[in-house]
Amino acid sequence: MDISSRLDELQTQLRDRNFKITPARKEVLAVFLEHTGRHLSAEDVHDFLREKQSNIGLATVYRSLELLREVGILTRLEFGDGRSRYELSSQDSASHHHHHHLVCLKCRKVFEFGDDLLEPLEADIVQKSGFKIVNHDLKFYGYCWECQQKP
Amino acid sequence: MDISSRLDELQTQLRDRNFKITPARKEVLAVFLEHTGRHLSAEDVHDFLREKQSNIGLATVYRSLELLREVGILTRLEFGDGRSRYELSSQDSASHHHHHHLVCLKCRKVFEFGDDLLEPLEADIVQKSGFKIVNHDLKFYGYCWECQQKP
DNA sequence: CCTACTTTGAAAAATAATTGCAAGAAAATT
DNA sequence: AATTTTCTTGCAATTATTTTTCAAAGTAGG
Repeated sequence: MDISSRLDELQTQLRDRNFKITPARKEVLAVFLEHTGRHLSAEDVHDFLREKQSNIGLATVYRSLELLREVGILTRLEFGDGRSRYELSSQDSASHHHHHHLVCLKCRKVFEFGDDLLEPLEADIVQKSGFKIVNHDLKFYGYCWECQQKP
Repeated sequence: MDISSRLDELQTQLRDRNFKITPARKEVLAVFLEHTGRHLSAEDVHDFLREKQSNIGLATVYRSLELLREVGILTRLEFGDGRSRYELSSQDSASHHHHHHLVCLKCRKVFEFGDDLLEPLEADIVQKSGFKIVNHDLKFYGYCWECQQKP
């Protein structure tokens, strides 16, 4: 998906909710579009912005990230390293094509893998518990190939 | 599983790793045994200890929790509410009988459900990526039955 | 352009977790 | 049993992350 259509999406989503479209919000989103596939913390985003001479404050980055998450453009991730990270939400939420994460306990790198196998499980849960599921989060912890080579 | 056998387990696990068995560590574990099924933060544990007149410092609680996690007695959980929580590890790690969590986005309560359906997925990942999996973490987010009744 | 409302930056505050260090306790050694 | 060594604890201070406050600036609709 290209940048301008994502910006259109942003525009629509924000207007629908009576939020303003501001340079800061656009620039934060742009950082993710320029680094697809990465899991960025607020600090990471702030650093990228400074590289681009954008003088956006860290507090605003935090606020923008939460807002972009609320409207569904970003997804928040917690890998247990003490800081929240964000990534672009999977574009095709309709098709339920999620991906999950493999977190290396040694080097803390995060790998991804696609998967559709959770749907039957969800159906089972709804039926048994009446819990209405809107999202899920699956992480595997272990050791990546590289770290397995070293002692 | 009863308390004394859990304490025995603690004793064994700690001694095997050259850690000392101390009152503080026993008491922290006891809190979990007295509140099975709950997901306690360091602060929660500290509060329970104070209720019991145990004068154990918060720093020690943090260190004990991490230690109990390292030896496998506790499991650390992250529900995205900003603080780490702990629970007793599922007793039968040999049988791979894990349970997962349903997090209500409205009342923030956490429900559990048992499951064995992730093993085939893990095997698949190992084969495809060479990633060595030692643990996983599956959470479903949504709305519990109670919160669905209210508007 | 004006007005009403929202957003921003900068600093301060809040929250969670970690660390340094002296004092205390446990196990190992005499 | 006393001594030595090593580990553990409590307290306070520190770090790290996120949130809040508030005056100033910006946004969108008339």
